[in-house]
Amino acid sequence: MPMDVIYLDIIVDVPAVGDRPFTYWFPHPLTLPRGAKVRVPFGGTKKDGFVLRSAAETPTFSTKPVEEIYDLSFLPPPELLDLAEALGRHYCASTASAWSCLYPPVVPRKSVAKVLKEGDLPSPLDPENGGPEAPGSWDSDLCGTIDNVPVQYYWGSAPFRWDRYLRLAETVLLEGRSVLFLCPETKVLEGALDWLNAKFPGQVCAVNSEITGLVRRAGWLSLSRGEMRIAAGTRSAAFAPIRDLGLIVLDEEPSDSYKSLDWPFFDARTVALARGANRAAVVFGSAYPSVEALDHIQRGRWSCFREEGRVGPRLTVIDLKESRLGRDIISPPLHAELDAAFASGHRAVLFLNRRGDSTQVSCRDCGNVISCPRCGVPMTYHSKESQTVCHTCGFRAAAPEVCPTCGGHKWRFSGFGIEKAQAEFVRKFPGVPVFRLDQDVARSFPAKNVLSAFGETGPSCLVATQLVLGQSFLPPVAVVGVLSLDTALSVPDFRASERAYRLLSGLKDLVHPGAGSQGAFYVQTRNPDHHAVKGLEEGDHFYEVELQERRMLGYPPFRKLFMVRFEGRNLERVTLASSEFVSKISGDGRIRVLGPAPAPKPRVRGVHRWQVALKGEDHGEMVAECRRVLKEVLTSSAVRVLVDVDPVHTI
DNA sequence: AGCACGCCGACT
DNA sequence: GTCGGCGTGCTC
Repeated sequence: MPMDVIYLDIIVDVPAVGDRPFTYWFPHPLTLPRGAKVRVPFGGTKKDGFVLRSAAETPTFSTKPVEEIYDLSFLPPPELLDLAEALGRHYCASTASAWSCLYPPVVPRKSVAKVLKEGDLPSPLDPENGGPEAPGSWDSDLCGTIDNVPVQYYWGSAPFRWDRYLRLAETVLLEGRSVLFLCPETKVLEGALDWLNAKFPGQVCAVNSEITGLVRRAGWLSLSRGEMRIAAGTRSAAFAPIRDLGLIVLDEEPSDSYKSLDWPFFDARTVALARGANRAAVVFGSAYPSVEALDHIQRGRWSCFREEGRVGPRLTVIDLKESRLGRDIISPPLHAELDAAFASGHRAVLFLNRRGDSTQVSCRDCGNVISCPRCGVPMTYHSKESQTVCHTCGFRAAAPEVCPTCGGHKWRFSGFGIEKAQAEFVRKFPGVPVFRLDQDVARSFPAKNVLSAFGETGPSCLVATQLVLGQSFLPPVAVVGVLSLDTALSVPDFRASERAYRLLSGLKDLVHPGAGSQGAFYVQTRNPDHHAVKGLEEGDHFYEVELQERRMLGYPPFRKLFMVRFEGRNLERVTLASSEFVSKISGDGRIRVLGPAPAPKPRVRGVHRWQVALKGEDHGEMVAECRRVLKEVLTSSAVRVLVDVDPVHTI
């Protein structure tokens, strides 16, 4: 150990240790700033860590050295460190995992020796030079803060929204402040960059996980110095270190992509609101707001600017329960509509939200359903390759000839997927060209190519899954038919209805027959009275019914929802931990407990998953209660716990 | 999370 | 007698 040594308290991103700091020595009279990302030896391996502070006193135990330092030009400004710390508490996560969200994915690092030799260690941070924004102030109850952020909501089509966004941005830029645009996915971001670059050429910095290395570094630095004033990116850009942030625009507000898929499950909408509490205006927008957003609007907390609706296509709902109509995949009325459309030279889209041929393959003798050996979920049959495919984990296997349980060899193919729908179309409309767009096709041909082929063909049909939404090259279409809505409605998730409504509305908006014709939208379903269907005609009817149901069942926005997942290889330990957790949650009846129950995917690659849902009124109380009980329950590292606060992906 | 340490079953 | 299973506990 060298003579000149200081000690640093460092937090590591290791689930089991939480926020407990570890002390390391650092060979220099200068110090590393709070939030600096380092690499340290930790229990036989090396781990990433973050400097919390310099140690209060010389440790009495033996210490190890800080080994490497990540490029300090990516050091987040103090107010972002504060923000992430508050978000970490809000999400029941460690500060280290929260701070790791502030750094871009690939940051170069150097050994401490090399950094010292090159002398590019900054002097201790001058408070004057502390960072871009004013120091943050986020109290421990982040909910209290973000619920009071005055959001402006733009409810309408993309051209309507972007017209307003760009005008707002212009005003903010004139005040010498910066603007952040957030989009749910890279594909949508590309469209947004087109709008932005047309209006502000050369002034827009794209922050995207695909942009790495020197380009990323240059953009990052120019945003934090205030040289670049406009940033646009996806979820991870919510933490971009922008100087003098004056406006955050988050487009397509209801998109699930804003919620992080993994620990600590941050939601870019929450991050945007929290940053907005610190002087930046927050603007959300979409064509069909989320139920939560609508609640804010109705209560007058958010102001709403709504576009005049255009006249939509003629709507026909086909009740598949009427056996007269339900036997075929394409019902007689839809068949007639398609005939008429093709005869008058138009195109059609048939939508089905399911890949493959049949949902299930089962033995006619013993009823054994072919299920995934890894996940236990029924597998889907794909006729082209004669394979069964697990749509949960992607496992593929040749379709069995002989039943592994009883030796039978007769199979029942039940349910139908998009390939079967395509086959029926070909049978019913010989001579009408048909194209298919789903993940299986998109693997070999870009969606753009499929759509341009569709557009270059005269009267023709596109059989498509969800992939057809948000495509910018879809040619004019006179008829859109939803072959079945029922899988969308039977998903075991409290947001299933909302997603179905948004899906239907998006599909309805695909109908653009061109001059003179109104176009037609068909929905085939066994649930014709469902509010996701009725809402298509009666406007706000969907939100009314949905809010009423959410209130009765105690779901957001009326109650906070936490999903606590217990994972481990030993099933007994997993179930034991989860039931122990349930028995110890108290909250004096203010916290309702559901479960424990097997998670929707009860077993993934040998790891068993059980879950407990918590519904409560006070976010802070729920976090505290989770923390307290988990500390008591988690005695062994054989069970891992993930707390998903405000869950979005429950499947 | 990793990794080491420690205590019970079938094998060169 | 050992090799190796995984349950338990610790990491500055």
